[in-house]
Amino acid sequence: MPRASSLSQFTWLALANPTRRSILERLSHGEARVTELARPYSMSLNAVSKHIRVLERARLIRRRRAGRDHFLSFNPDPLTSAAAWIAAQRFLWMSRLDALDALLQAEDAATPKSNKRKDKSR
Amino acid sequence: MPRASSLSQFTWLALANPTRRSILERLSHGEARVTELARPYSMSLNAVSKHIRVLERARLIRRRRAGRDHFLSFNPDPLTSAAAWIAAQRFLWMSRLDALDALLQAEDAATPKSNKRKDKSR
DNA sequence: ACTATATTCAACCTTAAGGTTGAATATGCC
DNA sequence: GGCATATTCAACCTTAAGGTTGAATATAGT
Repeated sequence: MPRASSLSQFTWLALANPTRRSILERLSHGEARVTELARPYSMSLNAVSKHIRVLERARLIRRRRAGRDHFLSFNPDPLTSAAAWIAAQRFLWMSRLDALDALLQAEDAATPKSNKRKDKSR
Repeated sequence: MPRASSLSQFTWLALANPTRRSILERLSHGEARVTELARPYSMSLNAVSKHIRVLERARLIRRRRAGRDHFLSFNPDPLTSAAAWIAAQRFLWMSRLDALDALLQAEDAATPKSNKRKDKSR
């Protein structure tokens, strides 16, 4: 039973929710307090506080306490592995297509002359 | 109430599950039938069938019917917008850091002269 | 000390996610 | 036709996700 990219599990989970992605978008412009973050949404402050905890667990945001205010800031590091995963899958798919292409080209090259040598140019 | 990247909603949801990511990894090497896909996992065939439907809804995989066999193939297109979102957030964060850096540098340049004029360059 | 503000904690509710099992459907093979 | 194989459909169960409300905690301001 294979397990995929186990460490960044929390990252994908955190990114699955539109509100949380929206929060990250906000924070990518600079840090903000919890109340500030919550203001644009129609949900309760507590709900946003929960979203923040999920993002924190995924280490996508960091918290700096200054008195009663908690300042949240964006940490893009975990996004790196997510982006890498995506890039890898796209690469694998493309290279598989290229291999197929090369195979077909080789067969095309082999048939016209009825000359059955292998294609050495690639 | 802002809504983030609403169209690719299904993409993020589909990617949130490790089994589904694992299925995508398998399919990035080439197409496979449902039973083949399900074999490595300890869960039931039906469970995998459900995961496949989720991936299909996100248009991350395509289905080609050949008799009783259904061949699934990877479609990397939706990954593009996900990757773009990640890239955008990282870019915004970096450029914000750069702006901050420039600001500090400007202040450094202003102070040594003990010249207390207001910073008009912002 | 008192009151207002910022944030979390705890208990609860509703719904959807992920899984199971058993039956239905469609195709392939003899 | 009859039987095996490939896949989905439908009904159900369990748990976690996302939300609410009300109280607790901590700090700020006067």
